[in-house]
Amino acid sequence: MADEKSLNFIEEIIEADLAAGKYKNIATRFPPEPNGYLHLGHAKSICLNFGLSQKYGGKTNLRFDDTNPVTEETEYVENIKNDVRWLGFEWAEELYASDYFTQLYEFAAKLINKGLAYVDDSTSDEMAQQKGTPTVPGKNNKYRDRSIEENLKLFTEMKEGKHADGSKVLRAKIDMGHVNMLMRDPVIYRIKHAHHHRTGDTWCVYPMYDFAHGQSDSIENITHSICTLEFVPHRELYNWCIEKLEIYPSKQYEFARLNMTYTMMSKRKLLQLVNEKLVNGWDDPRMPTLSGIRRRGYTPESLREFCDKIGVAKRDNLIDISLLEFCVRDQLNKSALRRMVVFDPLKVVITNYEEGKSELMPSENNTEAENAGVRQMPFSRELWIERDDFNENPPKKYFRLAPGQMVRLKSGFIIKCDEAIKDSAGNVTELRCTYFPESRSGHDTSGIHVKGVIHWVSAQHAVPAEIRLYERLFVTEDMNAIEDDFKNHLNPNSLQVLSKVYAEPELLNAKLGEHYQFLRMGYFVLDPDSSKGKLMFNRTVTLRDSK
RNA sequence: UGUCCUAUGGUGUAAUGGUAACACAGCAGAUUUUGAUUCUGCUUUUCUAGGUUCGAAUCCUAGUAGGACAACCA
Repeated sequence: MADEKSLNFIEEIIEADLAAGKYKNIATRFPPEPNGYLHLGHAKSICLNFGLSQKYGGKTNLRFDDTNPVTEETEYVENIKNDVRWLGFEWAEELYASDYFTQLYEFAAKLINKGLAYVDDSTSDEMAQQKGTPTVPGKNNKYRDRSIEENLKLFTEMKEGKHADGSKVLRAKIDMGHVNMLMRDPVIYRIKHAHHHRTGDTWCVYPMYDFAHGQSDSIENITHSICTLEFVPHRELYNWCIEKLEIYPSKQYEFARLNMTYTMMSKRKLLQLVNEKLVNGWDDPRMPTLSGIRRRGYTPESLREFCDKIGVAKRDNLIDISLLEFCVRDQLNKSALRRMVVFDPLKVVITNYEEGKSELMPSENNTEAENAGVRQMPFSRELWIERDDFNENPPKKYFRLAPGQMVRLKSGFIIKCDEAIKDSAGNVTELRCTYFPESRSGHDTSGIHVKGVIHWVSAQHAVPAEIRLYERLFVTEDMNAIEDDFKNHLNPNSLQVLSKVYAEPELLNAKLGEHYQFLRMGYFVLDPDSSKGKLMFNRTVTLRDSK
């Protein structure tokens, strides 16, 4: 029963809280801003927040942090919900910071009434000027001394649309000399005459993050509000607001966000890739977005396993992308259906096999999974094999086909290469081989032992398909460390399209969402753009290659 | 020349004052009708200097290094 796995620092806090009787149940939230698509970094946060409430009993809300109407859209909301569900989690309540706009407005008025907020007419430049620097304290300005009555009047006018964007803001009155820059009278409300994706034109003043997030947590009685390290300095302000507003004391905890080698996780830059058409949309299989990675063929199980393996801590990290690949291979190895597809075809003619004859060879769908069964592969005199599986001048440890050398056709027969036919340019165009009838797979009485086993497809039964081979989007290991334009680091070979490969006919029945291992080539999924007449497969990940 | 956070193999994460471990990666070898999988073995670790202690990765002090903070973004 005892879980031997050690706890991460947040679990330790929760267990201590629970042991102290501080809470009966915990409540967390996943708070995306609907201004982009979810990526792997969000997956870490989702698994953490939802995982915690599952483990300790409690709930997790999905709350959209939609306080900035100019960047946020409903399209993003729908995709975010879809991604969270795909990852395997269901939220207790679907909520929006905008649900609380009225309450937040009243909170602001309460602060004014307590003499803890004021309307400032300064321009943003002036405010920046007055704010000082991390080593130089800021200065009070004349607006700071406005009376409560005047502040109330002006704030009401702001709400009523009597003032232009940028002409006034509401600021918390804290301490312009505070060591924490965020405590130097932070802006808590600004004027934006903008259409909001949910509240429409009801509001023209919108709360800032620091005056919405903690309050939303509090309204929802969130016990553990978990965010990333860059919010550490915000915690002081988070607590200040809760204290002065005298509302439910949610607590904020910070963990280090996920960074991965050869991957860029910035939403802003991902948006740029999409807008500048450097990728084919948010769900391009090269993107680290959940929708991209899903289209690539990654499974939610493997992502959850990955998030579990990377752990949760407070130090900056750079996770090797090979760990992600390991997780998906590990899962797909157990579940993916095996199929044979020849990418770079070379014709093989079996000279001692009867012309016009064909027979069905059973082949296992997956030896790693019980009851996966077999499918039938037609075998005939003319086959396609991988051009790479023949070598005219084989090196020492080459186990495949070479003049005079034998190889096993997986689930078929052992063949021997008698002759390589070449065109006038000297390119090998065809192999003449003989087969050993008594070497039939599963009934081999030939006594011949070969080390090499290759995949193949019967030429007359082969089905054409398109294959998309993906590699990492960037060539630079640590994309956070670069100083120049990130576009200089794009991998020019991140997508390679093989427009005509030969697939075994069983693949005519390929279904969306079903995962395949193309023997010796990697894991693949059908692309949603596929049609009956045109099969298209995306490579999820290669097989491990120790050749 | 401020405040805060962090520091354990190549990369991550454990060890909660008592033998530094696990995973990935890498390197060997065995098995294999996928050069996959599986199995076995190996390489490589506590930032530095003091202090507390019988005993320190762990506690204290100082230093060093990395990161965060000066948006009407979140």
